[in-house]
Amino acid sequence: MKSERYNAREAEPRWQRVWEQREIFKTRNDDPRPKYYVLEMFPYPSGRIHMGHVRNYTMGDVVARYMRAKGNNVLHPMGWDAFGMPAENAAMANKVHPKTWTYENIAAMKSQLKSMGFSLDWSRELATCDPSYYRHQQKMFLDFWKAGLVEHEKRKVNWDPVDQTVLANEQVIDGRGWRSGAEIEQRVMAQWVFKITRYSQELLDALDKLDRWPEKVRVMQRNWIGRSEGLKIKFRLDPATAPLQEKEIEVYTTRPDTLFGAKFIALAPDHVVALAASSTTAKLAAFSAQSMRHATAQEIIETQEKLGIDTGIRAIHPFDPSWTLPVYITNFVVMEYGTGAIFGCPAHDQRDLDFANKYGLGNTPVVCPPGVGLKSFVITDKAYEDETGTMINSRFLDGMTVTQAKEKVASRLEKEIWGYELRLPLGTEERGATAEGPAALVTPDLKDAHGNPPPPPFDVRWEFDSNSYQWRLGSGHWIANHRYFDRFVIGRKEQFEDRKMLQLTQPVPVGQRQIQFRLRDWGISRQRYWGCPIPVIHCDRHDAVPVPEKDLPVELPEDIEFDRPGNPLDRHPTWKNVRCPICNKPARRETDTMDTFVDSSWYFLRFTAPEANTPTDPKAEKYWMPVDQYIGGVEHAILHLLYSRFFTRAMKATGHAHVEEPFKGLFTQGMVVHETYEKKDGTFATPAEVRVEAVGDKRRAILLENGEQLTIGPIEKMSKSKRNTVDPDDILSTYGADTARWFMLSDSPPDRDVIWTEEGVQGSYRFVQRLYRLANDLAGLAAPVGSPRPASYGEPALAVRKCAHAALARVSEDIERLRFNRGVAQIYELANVLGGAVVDARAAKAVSADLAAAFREAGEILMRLVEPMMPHLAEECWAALGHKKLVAEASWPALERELLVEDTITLPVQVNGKKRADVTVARDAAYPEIEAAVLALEPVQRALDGKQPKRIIVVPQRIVNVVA
RNA sequence: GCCGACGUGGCGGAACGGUAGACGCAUGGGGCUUAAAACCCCUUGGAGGAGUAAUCCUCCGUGCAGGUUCGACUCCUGCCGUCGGCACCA
Repeated sequence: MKSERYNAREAEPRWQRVWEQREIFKTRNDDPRPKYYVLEMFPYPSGRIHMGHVRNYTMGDVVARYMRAKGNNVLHPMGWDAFGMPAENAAMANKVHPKTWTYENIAAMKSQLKSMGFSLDWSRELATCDPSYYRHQQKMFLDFWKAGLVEHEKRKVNWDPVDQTVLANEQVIDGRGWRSGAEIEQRVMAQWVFKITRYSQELLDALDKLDRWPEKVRVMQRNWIGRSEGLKIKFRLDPATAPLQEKEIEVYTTRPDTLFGAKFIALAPDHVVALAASSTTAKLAAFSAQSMRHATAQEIIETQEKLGIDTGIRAIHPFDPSWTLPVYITNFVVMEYGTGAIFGCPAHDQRDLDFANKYGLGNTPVVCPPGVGLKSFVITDKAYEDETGTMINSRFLDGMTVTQAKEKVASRLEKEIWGYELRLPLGTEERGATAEGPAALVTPDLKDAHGNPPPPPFDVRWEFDSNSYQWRLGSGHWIANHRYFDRFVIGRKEQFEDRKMLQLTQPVPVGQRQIQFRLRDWGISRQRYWGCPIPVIHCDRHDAVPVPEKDLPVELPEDIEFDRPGNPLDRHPTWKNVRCPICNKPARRETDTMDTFVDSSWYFLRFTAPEANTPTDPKAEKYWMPVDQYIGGVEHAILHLLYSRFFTRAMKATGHAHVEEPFKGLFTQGMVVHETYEKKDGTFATPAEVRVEAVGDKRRAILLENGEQLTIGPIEKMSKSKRNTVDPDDILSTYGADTARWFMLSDSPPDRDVIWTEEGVQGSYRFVQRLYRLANDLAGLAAPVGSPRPASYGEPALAVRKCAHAALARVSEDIERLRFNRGVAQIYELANVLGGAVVDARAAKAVSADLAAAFREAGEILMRLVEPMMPHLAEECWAALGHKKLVAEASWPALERELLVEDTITLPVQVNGKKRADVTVARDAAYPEIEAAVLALEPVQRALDGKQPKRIIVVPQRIVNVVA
């Protein structure tokens, strides 16, 4: 019997070498077994792994090893999300080339990951910064472009002044850059965008089918896509008050039922009509300018003050030509949502009420909750939203429910025809992007002698100025472009010079039902060096031209300087000078690179065939996709996961994938948190510099170097600023990988935060040692490997087997449901029972053949259960039990379910719902038998206190309840 | 403001509507040891009670107030609190 301690530092690398030599984690694409694809979110190569990685990859590894043991062909790859800002920051700070820095980091982290013993197929390793990866991304960009899923447009963008780059809306958090934390400015720039909004509805609908995703993530995505159903309503403007050529304002509302409660029209500062009005009035211009500057600025959102200015324009109510509403330019309506204009109904919207109160615009309630008088009506009343409210003060809507009124207003306004929609004739688009072209409106004053609108077609002049990105109206006025660049002035053909013409096609109703999404298209242009080059050449004659496929990849130049902020690619002396692929005249290469979220939107597809010379290999992709279990942090619930869902759809549309949804199962794990240690001077000490000791029931933290007593602060996410990080390398060298893995899986449910404590780690380490001793003890008592099964088992042997199989059943289920903390508890129980059995057997001084066989079986089950979680220790113990083969290659034990069924069962007995006793009966005992046994129990008699039981409820296999 | 999750011992947490507190950590006590570490055993929700003792009994306990049920940590309604997400979204 061996009694030395398990030496993880020696054993772990030894087993890792064995696994590597035998290539047991290498996965083939032509394996006949069922496939299982488990993936953890790949890391950014920052230089060192952190505890979050350890937790994430441990969970994935448990699943991978379990699934392998269950007979699946498991794909469990690893790669590097290797483009991004930190490499450039390092380049600027340390004069290292981003490539050098990145690949050095990858090498360091790879060796760290290997020392954790993860069962990864390293032969499929990929790095997104490698041309062999990003060339395929460039190819797909071109394919998407061909398919109309990419556009180049001038856009109002979020500009990060520190990183000197554009950010997507998703990357702006509370008005600040997600990485730099700098306050974001609004700029207009040419941007490459992915048309994710094409899939708004589909991305939303498909969420319902993702039943193995956390509800939380689905809700977050639903909100982000932000679908709302409403009505677009056109308000005519009183010509006496409106600027020249502005005839109408279109608003978007989800509450058309409140139309008779309208008191004003509110415009975004950059709305066309607001701009037209501002162009003539200095006061308005000043207000608009100021509001626009603050469009997303922090202080406005925080102060919430609703400001506005009366334009003097009056809008005519769609149901009453004699009723006019004042038109305000405001700071609380944004151009980016709806039509950039709303009608304000103060009685039923808090914002509108604030605004109306401030400017004295009045207030008429139009929805009345049931049984409540008009006077006591408040806007927060729930009846306002649902069927229980009744319309009042609303003419023909009076008495209807809210729902009925919405429908009534929509159907009436839909029938009211006001003009004609105009469509661009095909082929006249300025940049050839869309087939439909923009729509426009005929002004209502174009009528014939009988008051009817004249028949189509009408011709209208329009003109696009690509420098200012504005539209010139036929009248000579300019309007700024925004999403509503479909407004044009209508005139007679002969009034215009020979210019492109618009054609009148369809009558336009006053009201139009509209489904509105909050989701924006995904701007991917970044003014950075360390990213995937966008494969485009700008030619003066041919505009943006795709780089011919034979010229892919467009590789990043390596001779690059980082002495100034901004885009180094743009400053490179030669790289951007190329010839136009069409006319061969000098042209400019696109110097923007792609958002790194593009890189991570398809790496899981590339893993299925990382050597393919097309982005994906159809056969491999079809075999492996979708990912069966994806595991990562909840911080990617929106960005990465939504982009990936879009990208996979776009890849399907362009023939690179056959699935729409990339991730069948998703699991979001919690963070690793640690308490903080604050010094007297307000700085923090890291856990490695601190000794924590228990004094009675209190704990106190001492700084090792000088004995200073520290304040134990709140438990927070491990971060550099709070210095509460624990380096995985330290844990590894002190305790070993298995201890770290085990601790990560114990205690906390995997979706919640886990508190890293020294005591907890030591507890895990003790268990590692205990298991090792137990295995050696069992090895001394158990029958040899492969010995025959005894004909029958005696009582102690049976008890051992029952316990082992019970643990097997529970741990299997817990791993499948990713409830690792429960699985851990089950393994503890099994180890405890086996430990007790070993002690008993020693005391008895003799081990019968059947017990020896049971020990063998239970020991093997125990180690097989431990292997996914602590693979090195399991191998060591497996070998100690006498095995020559690897436990990692052993299949999952077969469960003998009949062992879990008892002949007699012990039922708890309740009297009036309170537990009073236990009763042991035969498993299939009849009710009367059980009832008699229960009533005979002394504690039951006592609890009944002479009363007759009214009823006895027997729940089979569960419980007995006596009701008195 | 809107949406969502959560609330159980000293702590992390268990508990298909069926014995609340599995398992771990931490306490306290004991054993082994010259001693320490390691290891092993026992103890621990609260209050009260019976017994020489092993042990046993009673009551109260899952954020608060109700409800459904033979029976509620679990389901329903309304509050309170904590955390997370979104946010002038019309």
